[in-house]
Amino acid sequence: MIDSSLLRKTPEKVASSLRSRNERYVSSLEAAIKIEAEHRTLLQEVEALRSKRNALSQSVGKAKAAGAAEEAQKLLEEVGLLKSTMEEKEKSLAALSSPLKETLLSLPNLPHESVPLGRNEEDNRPVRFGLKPIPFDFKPLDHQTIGERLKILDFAAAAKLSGSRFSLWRGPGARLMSALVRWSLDLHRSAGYEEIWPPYLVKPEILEGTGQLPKFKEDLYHLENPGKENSQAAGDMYLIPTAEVPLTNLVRDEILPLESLPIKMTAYTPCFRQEAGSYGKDVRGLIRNHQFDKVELVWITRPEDSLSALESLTEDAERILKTLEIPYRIIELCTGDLGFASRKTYDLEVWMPSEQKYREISSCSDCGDFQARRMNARLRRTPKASPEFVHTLNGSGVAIGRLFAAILENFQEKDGSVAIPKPLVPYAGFERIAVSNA
RNA sequence: GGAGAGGUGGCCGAGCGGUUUAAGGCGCCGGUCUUGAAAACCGGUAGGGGUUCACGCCUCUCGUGGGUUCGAAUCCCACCCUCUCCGCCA
Repeated sequence: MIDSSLLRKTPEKVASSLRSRNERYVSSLEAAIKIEAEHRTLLQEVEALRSKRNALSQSVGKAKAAGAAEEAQKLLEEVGLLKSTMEEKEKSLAALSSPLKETLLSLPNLPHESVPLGRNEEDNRPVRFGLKPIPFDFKPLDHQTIGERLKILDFAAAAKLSGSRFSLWRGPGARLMSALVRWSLDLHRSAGYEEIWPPYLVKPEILEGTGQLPKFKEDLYHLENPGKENSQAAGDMYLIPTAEVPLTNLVRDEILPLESLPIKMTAYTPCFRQEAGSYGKDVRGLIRNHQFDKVELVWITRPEDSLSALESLTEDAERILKTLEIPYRIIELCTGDLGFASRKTYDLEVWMPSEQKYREISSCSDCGDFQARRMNARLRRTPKASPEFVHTLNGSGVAIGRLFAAILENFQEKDGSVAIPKPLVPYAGFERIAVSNA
């Protein structure tokens, strides 16, 4: 959520910042500014009335205690006159507060000033390259073909169980998956991350905290609580689309002492996404599934530290690819391609030999105080200081299914086998997947 | 899922319709005293929002949301959570 005082103080600045993402946000911004002003005026009127009512009511009590029945009666009549205007004003105030909240929640984060301007992904620019792609002396196959030939990937079985855009691993494939997860977590743990094993179903307000709700509901798997007929019952749950959601929300409603920061957390979770609006895109293989596996990195920092933390977090994600010796590059997203909650993002892209192009495998974002404001996550610098919002960051470290695909493609050999990268061998328990041992 | 008990400030705990816009204690912060510390004593100690150059003032928050009332921590309704026992279960 954007700081609503910015809407009042520097509306032009907010407008131009939002415009750098997309023109269409400007009208929501104008609506927000208008509603906020009306809301504030009304709030002042209501509070003045409440103040008067409270004072009179208190006098009623005092008069009664003093035995001045006549006086009390007079005060009662006086305060009674306030009632109808108050109810009316309070009603209008209440009618404004939910549209105000909705509008504020629907505005994306403001890009950081260092983010390059651009309209869409075509304007993203590489910031650095890791290992360069090594040319093959044969025509490299795609990961789906390799995996199915080795009988370690079984998309037909996944489709039988769950339909399209699901995956199933068998034998050494399944073992390699769990090895990737365990190895990644260990690597991050040695970089100072606390490992977390969180729930995969969360309450609606948790998704509002990180920014998936209310705007991106159609991308989430939603479980309505069937047992509760009463509409007041908040039994609905959502499957997490990323571990960013439970990890970041761990500091929800907390006031953290300064010395507890930065908090660095990592978790493996499956991720669930409806992928609404991506029909026809990446339909084959592991690239875009409804359920996929990911190791996530989350930082909670002091406001002044988040930009350098983003560099650090990105390096932590990068270490996965570097250590496995997989070709990759890092790009910085332009303003027009930034995610909703992010103010600055680096994407890690791995080289996919079969496509002769780079594919996103991690996205590392500094969300500034945007999520903290929604979650009410704060820090206190000194015992007497007032709380301030923390900054939150998240990044994949990395997407495990895509990493699996990248390993198959980059380490495939002419005979159809795949060599397991050295660091993974102790975790996987084998050095190579070939047709014979598959 | 069933039965019972309970949710009050950082923590413990009183309050059960009006000098309580939450007593008392602990903790924490500051001060007096002390060579220093402890003890004792004095004072201060929540968050959000509005307003103000500022001091401050106003308002909301006693699990959450509604309701009754001039006035609700206190009464009514619904829900959530925690604990104990039973059932089921990895």
